[in-house]
Amino acid sequence: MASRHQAPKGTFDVLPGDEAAHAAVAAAAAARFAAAGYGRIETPIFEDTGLFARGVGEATDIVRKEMFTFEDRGGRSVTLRPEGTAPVCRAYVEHGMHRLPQPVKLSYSGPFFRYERPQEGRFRQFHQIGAEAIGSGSPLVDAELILLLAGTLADLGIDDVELRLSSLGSPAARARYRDELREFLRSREDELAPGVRDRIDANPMRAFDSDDAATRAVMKSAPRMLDRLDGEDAKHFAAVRELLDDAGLAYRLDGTLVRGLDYYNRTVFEFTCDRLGAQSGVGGGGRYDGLVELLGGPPTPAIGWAAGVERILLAMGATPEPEPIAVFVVAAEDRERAFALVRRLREAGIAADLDLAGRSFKGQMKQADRSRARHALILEPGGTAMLRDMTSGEQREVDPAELVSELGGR
RNA sequence: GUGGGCGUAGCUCAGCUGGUAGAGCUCCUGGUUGUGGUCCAGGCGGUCGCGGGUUCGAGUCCCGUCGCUCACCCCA
Repeated sequence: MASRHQAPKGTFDVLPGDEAAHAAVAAAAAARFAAAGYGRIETPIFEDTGLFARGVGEATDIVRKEMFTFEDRGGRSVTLRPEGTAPVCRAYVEHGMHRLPQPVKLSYSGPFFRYERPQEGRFRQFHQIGAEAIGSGSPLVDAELILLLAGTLADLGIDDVELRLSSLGSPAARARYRDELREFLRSREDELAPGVRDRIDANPMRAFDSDDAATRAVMKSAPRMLDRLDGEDAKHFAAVRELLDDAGLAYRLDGTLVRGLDYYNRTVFEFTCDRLGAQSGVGGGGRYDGLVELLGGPPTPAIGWAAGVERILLAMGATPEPEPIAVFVVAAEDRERAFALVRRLREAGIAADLDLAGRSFKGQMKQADRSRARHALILEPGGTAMLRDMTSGEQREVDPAELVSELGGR
């Protein structure tokens, strides 16, 4: 092995061949964000550790074991951001955005960090796109955001995702329900699979996902969150569903849907794709009406989602190729002339390239081919030039001085 | 954090019961004294992940370690 250094565990380089695909995801999302009035926000890559401990929830796996946390030289504890919602809400509060017309609609894309064992579709540094609408409790916003993510995935040609939809109700109703579920599980404890039994306290919702036959039988009669929604919560959820139905977006009601962060209430959703291996979640989110207040702002309803760029890429399968260049200039001897010509072409906005490695004439033609140039321009000793179409092989004499207009430059 | 699989050339891999490193692709050059994609030839390229052990001798066996990978947990 020649190189002694390699990218840190769970990280990766996005090489030029893959960059076009990454850019396509960002561009598709950006177009949807712009069309829906979501302004782009950039927050720091790292934040005060306390922001995540409080905003994401002390009890979550993210905070308990997945944060990249370190001390800076001033003795402050900082953490590489594991998710985007808490930082965006921090910014909302810090800049007094509650004084702006509500809701404030924000979008972002960039790297995030979680200290986990990597596997397919899961990394320590990964990329997310996301959107948050802060300051409105209307079900219209819930529907708008869900459709925003659905539309982005559709634009990227992903058609085999499933939308799972649920409501957690109010924090109080959710807590009541979890207690009820725990009680139910304990009453049937001896019928449950060991793994499920061990998690009655930590994660009772997980019991719904078990593939153990006896456990599944028990869960058939387990209480359902969706049956426990009280008046306003039920009304809100019904309104969201109606809006999605009206938009023609299919979804599966799934009262067992769990999201990993503490702050969710009411609407939660997730897009999954079962071709992705164990990490089937492409993106998801939900309402978090208490978070802004928790972070020191006024009581403010809000909702948002995030989607993993690497998982979207997995779901996309075929990925976009980089743009080809217009012309590759080939010259056996007069490299300065070729360089000057390429310089003029580039100034005119035409993508042009030339050999920079001292290749033979044949080698330059090979390079022209590999560079996926549409044309090769072959400079001849007498000052004349041949323009060769690299697909058809046809070529004709051209005046190098006329090349800019010949190739449609500005 | 737990468990399985795997680390040989830039890439994909071969290397039988241990006998001092191979192929294909890529790259460069030439055949074609100025015309790419096919073909042919030559060339460049390897501390066999790392460390230790067994052995006359280790890519091959043993131990450790690091890394990658898949799964669990959980999640984007």
